[in-house]
Amino acid sequence: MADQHSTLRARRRAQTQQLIQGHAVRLFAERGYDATTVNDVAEAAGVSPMTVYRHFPTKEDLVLADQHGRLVAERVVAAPAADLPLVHRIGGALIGSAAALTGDDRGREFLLTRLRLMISTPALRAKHLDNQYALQQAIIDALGEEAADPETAFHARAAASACLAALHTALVRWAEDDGRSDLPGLIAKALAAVFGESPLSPGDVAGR
Amino acid sequence: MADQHSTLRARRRAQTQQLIQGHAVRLFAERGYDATTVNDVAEAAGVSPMTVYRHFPTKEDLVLADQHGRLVAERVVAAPAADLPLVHRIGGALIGSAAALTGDDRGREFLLTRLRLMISTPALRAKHLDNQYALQQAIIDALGEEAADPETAFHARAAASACLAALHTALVRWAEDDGRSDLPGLIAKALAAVFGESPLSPGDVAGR
DNA sequence: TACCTAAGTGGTAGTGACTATCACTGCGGT
DNA sequence: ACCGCAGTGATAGTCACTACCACTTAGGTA
Repeated sequence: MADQHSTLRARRRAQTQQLIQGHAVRLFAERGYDATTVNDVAEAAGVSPMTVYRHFPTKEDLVLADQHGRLVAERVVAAPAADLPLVHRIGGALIGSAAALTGDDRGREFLLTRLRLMISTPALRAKHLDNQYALQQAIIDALGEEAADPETAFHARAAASACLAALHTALVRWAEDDGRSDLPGLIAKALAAVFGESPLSPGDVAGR
Repeated sequence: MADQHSTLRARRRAQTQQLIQGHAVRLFAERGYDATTVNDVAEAAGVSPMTVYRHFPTKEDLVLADQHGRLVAERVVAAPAADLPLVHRIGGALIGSAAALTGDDRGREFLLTRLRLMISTPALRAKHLDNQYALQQAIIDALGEEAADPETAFHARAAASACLAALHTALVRWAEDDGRSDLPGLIAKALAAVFGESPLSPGDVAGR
C-alpha cells in the first residue's frame, strides 16, 4: 500500500532505509549492540544521526524493523480454510510465512543475523517479544468479527498467544542451528508439541 | 538467601526498597510512566536519585521487581507429582502461585496497579514479557536434568512457553476485569483453551 | 570498649538515546 | 515556471544511566 505511487522519492526512501539498516546490523554483529552508538551507524551509512532517527524511531528498530508481522496477519485472514480450528489457521499462516521468508539465501542470512542479535541482546529480545504480542493482537483483530462474545475472544487470545510462543521457540532453535534446519518444519513440530501430535494437513498451510 | 542474617541493615534495606517502589508505582499511576522522571520518584521517596538506582537497576524495575518468578520456579521443581505431564506440572505451579499471590487484598491491589502499568506502557510490557521468557528458561533449567536429549528439550521449551503465554493471556484478562474475577480460574481456563479441555485434577496444583 | 571493614548513601561529571526546533534542498504535482 | 512538502542536517536541549568520588554508620573484632 505504500508503493502505490512507486515514485522516485519512495524508492530512494526505501533504499536509504535498507542502507542504514544494513550498516546497523553489520556493526551490531561486529562490535556488539551496546558498544555501537547510533552515531556510529549514521557515520557508517554516510548520513546524519537525524536521518537515522527519521527512518527508525528507536535504536532497537534498526534490528527489528520488518513487515513480516503484517504479512502473517494478512495470511491468517486470507486463509482459504476459514472453517478449520483457529490454531490450524494461525499455525498454517506462520508456517507458510516462514517458508516464504527462508526462500532466498541472501535474505535468510540477514534474518539469521538479526535473529541472533534479538536473542542475545536483552533490549532487543524484550522489544521483539513485545512485537510478537502486537502481532497476536493484530491477528485477533483481523478475525475479530468472528468472536464477539468474551468467552470466545478469551479462547482465541489464548490460542493465538500459544501459537506465537511456539513460533518463538522454533525461531530460537533455528538460530541455534545457524539456520541449517528447516524452519517451517521446526514451527510445525513446536505447534505439535503444544497442541498435540496432530500433524497439519497440507491444505492448512495458507498461501503455499 | 539474602536474609540469612535478618540483621537491622537488611531490614532497613528492604524497607527503603518498598518505600521507593511504593512511591514510584503511585506516581506512575497518577502522572503516567513516561511523564514521571526517576528524580521525581527519588524526591517523593525522600532519597537521592543515586539511591534509587542502587536499589533498582533500571526505571522499569521500579514496576517489575518482585520475586514471583523465583517462587513459581521453585514450585515447579517441588511439585509432588513429578510423573505428571510437564504441562500439568507447570500449569499447576502457575495456578498455585496465583492463588497465593491474590490472597490478601492489599497485595492484590498493588499487583493490579503494577499489572495495569505493565500492560499499557510499551517499555514495561516489553521488559515484562522478557521476564516471562527468563522465567521460562528458569523452569526449563530447574528440571533440565530430566531432558537431556535435544528433542525432549525442544518439546519442553515449547510446552513451557505455551504455558506462560496462557498465563499472560489470563493476567491481561484479569487486569481488564479489575481483579474481580478469579485469577487461578482464569489461568486454568486459558491453559484448557490451549491444551484441550482436560480440567486439572486437584492433585496437580502444587503447593495448595 | 575502642576499632575497622564494608554497606549504604549522596554529589559531580560524564555518555548516549532521543526530541524540538530551526533552516535548506530538491522532487512532484499544478 | 512555480509552489508545497518530503527529506535532510545542525543545534540545543531532556532524561536514563554510569563511573568516581567522599561521608556516615552498622556489625563484627581485638
